[in-house]
This record gives sequence, structure tokens and C-alpha cells, in this order.
Amino acid sequence: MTKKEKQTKEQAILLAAEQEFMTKGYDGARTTSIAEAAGVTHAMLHYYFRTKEQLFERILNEKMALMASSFMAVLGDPNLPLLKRIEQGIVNHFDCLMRNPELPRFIINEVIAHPERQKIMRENILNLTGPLFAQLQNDLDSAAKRGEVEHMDVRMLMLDLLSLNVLPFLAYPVIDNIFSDLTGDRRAFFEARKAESVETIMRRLKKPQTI
Amino acid sequence: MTKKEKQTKEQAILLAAEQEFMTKGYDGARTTSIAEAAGVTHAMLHYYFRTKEQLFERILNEKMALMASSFMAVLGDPNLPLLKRIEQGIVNHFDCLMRNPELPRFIINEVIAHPERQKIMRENILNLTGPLFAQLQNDLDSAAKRGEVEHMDVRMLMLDLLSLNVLPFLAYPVIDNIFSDLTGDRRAFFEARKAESVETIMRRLKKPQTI
DNA sequence: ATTTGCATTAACAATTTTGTTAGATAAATT
DNA sequence: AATTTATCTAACAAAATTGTTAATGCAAAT
Repeated sequence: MTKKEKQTKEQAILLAAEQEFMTKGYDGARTTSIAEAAGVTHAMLHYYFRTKEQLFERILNEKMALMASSFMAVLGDPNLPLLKRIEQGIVNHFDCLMRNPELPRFIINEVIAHPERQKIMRENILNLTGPLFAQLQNDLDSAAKRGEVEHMDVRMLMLDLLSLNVLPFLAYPVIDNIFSDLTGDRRAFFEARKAESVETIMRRLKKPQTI
Repeated sequence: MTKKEKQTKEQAILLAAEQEFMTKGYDGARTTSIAEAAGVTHAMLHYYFRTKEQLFERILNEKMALMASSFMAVLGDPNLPLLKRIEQGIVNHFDCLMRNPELPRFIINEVIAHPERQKIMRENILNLTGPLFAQLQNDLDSAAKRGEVEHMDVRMLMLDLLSLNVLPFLAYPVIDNIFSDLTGDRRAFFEARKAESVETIMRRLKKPQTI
């Protein structure tokens, strides 16, 4: 067997593991199912990755990086005017979620199941985004002083935004049961939600015009 | 052993099961841990509930009912003026979540893990809330015609509201890592989020005053 | 060509986890 | 009191699940 074919097998395991872990979580995933889906004996899985735990860490790290990049996306282009920038951030972030709809649920569940992983996450995300959030807070304050927007804590704004963007993905199967007619066309539903996120955040930020 | 003591044992198992299932989910829960936490032999667990699956169903049904009642809470008192009513709905719903912070995650995860349970949920929730949502849509339309609020699809409004209210609970451990200073005082954090939900939804609904 | 080292397999093993059962004990019913 | 029924325990059992290992094959390096 050539080197290329070896890499293919290892890759196949990683791919199958990603699928299994993302949909069933660590506890629900079975190493035998992963091996079977990858088309290899389950001994191979242990040969390449030692333990279920270590294989999982590979996937988790990958997804943590994705999570971090989604937090970067939300910040938008700092050269744009503030409101345009935030609108762009919302759209970027939402599009990122459309490409990775099960990402939030996976991260949340696994961080809660193993709180010791919170440290990894803090390092992965906070260090990258912390200074950028601070920068955005400055820009917000300036715009507020000029009367362009309401004065707001950037963290509260981010939470509003993340809530509106993330929950439809997190709770899709539940929403689908309650508002089935609304979600029938999945693509259209998410496009509508994206627009609604923008609208709601813009209204949260814009100063009401007084007479 | 008297009847009362028997009920106590059965109750102890249910209580321990609730704790275990809510925090670890079906896959992560162990019947032996439940029995141990309840202070009984694990044979007793099988004696009273036959299987892990059946014990789980008991807990799930209980939580589905709670979920349904939280959806009722969100609708508020129909006799209040529309905006007051919606504000009250948000606060009711949020308070309900404060008393049951892990409810949304539990329901979402278990419904996704076993899609056949979606039917149970539909019956539990949609039948109760469906007509009431339709009623609220009427009230919204009337108020919009009178120019008091923006015209909105009630389902989109509900999703905005549920998103803002639910996500802080769903993602608390993650948020806690990113905005640790904000969440340090857990109670204060949630009170602030409650107010923010109200503020954001009110701004989403109110017509901007034109000159 | 021989050696070296990685890749692979099949069989095995340990542990965990759920579930059962037969028999003992207590409670309720007659 | 005798009988019946429900509760309880300890031991056992089956299955699933993760992980190991010894033997084998194969490719590349020497």
C-alpha cells in the first residue's frame, strides 16, 4: 500500500469521525460505527488515533478553529461605516453558520460535557477576538457621541446578534415542528431569518428620530 | 416497607434520573449512576421502570410539558394592550427559563437524537399554542393597521423573542468564557439580558417616529 | 536481495452497561 | 393466621464498546 493510500485511509477515518461526532456527540458516537463508515477495521482507528478521546480531540480542535473564525467574521470590515460594518458582520456570520449548521450545538454540548475544555476554547477564541471587541467598543462609543447610534455595551450587542443568528440553527428541528409551514423551504427560511437578524439589530442600534 | 417508603424510593430514582438525564443527556446518562445517586440498587431501577428508555420517557414527557407551559407563558395576558402584553410575555418566558435553565438544551438535543420524538412534541405544543398564535397575529395586524406597530409575521416575532431569551441559557458556559467579566455575577447577567430582550423586541415592533 | 519499518488484520481481552432472575422479606388481603 | 401480592437484594448474564496484540503483508531504503 502506497503512502497516498495510507493518507486516504487516515483521512477517511477523520471524515467519518467528523460526521459521527458532529451528529451524535462524543457520548453517542461509536468507534466501530466510525470505522465501518470509513470502510476500515476498527483496529485501524486505534492504530492511527490511539483512543476515541484522541480522535475526538482532533475533530474538536478543528471545530474550535471554525468557531473562532466565525467570531472573526462577525466583526466585519473596520473600514466600513459602523452600521454597514455591523450589517456585514451579521451577514458574514450567518453565512458561516449556513455552511456549518451543526457547529454551535456541537461546541456547546461538548464544552458543557467536559468543562475542562473551556480553557482550550478561551485560548482559541478570546485571545483573537478580545482586542477586536475592545476596538469595536471604541467605534461604537464614538458613533454614539456623534448621535449616530444608541450607546451600547458591545458585548450585549454581540449577544443580541449571536442569539438571533445562532438559535434558528440550534433549534431548527424544534422550530420545524412548531412553525412547519414557515420552515418548509429550508433555504428560504434561513434567508428570511438572516434579513430579520439585520433588521432587528439595526433597529436596536439606530436612534429613534425625534420630532 | 410501607407504601410511603416505596413511593419515596421510586421518587428518589425519578429525581436522580432527572438530574442525570438533564445534565448528561440520554447517551451520557448511566443507569447505575442514577441508582447510586438515588441510594438504591440498580435492580430497583429496572423493577420500577423496566428499561433506561422507559425511565427516560417519564422525564422527557415531564420536560415536554414544561416546554409547552413556557410557550404559553410567552403569549402574555390577552387583555393587556399589545405592547404591554408582549413585554409581559417576554418577562414571563424569561423567568420560566431562569427556573429551568437547562430545559432548552435538553429538549433540543433529545429531539435531534431521536427524531421520532418530534411527533410527541408537535402534539404537546402545537395543538395548545397554534390557535393562540393565530389570535396574536390578528391583534398584531389590527395594531399595525392603526399604525401602532410595524406589520410583522407573528412567527418571526416569536423567533426573535425566543432567540434572545433562550440563547443566553443554552450557551451560558461558552459566553462565560468569552465575556467572563460580564457573566461573573450570574444573576445580574441574566437580569440584564432579560431587560435587553425586552428593549430589542420593543424597538423591533415600534414604528420609528417620523418628522 | 535483504533488511527495516510502517500498515493491516484477525483474534482476543477488559470493562462497562443494561437487563434478568430466583429467592428472600415485608406488606396487604382474606 | 394463611395466603397472596408487592418490594427488594445479590448474583448472574448478555451484549456492546473500547482497546490490545501477535502475526502478516508490503513498500521503500540499504
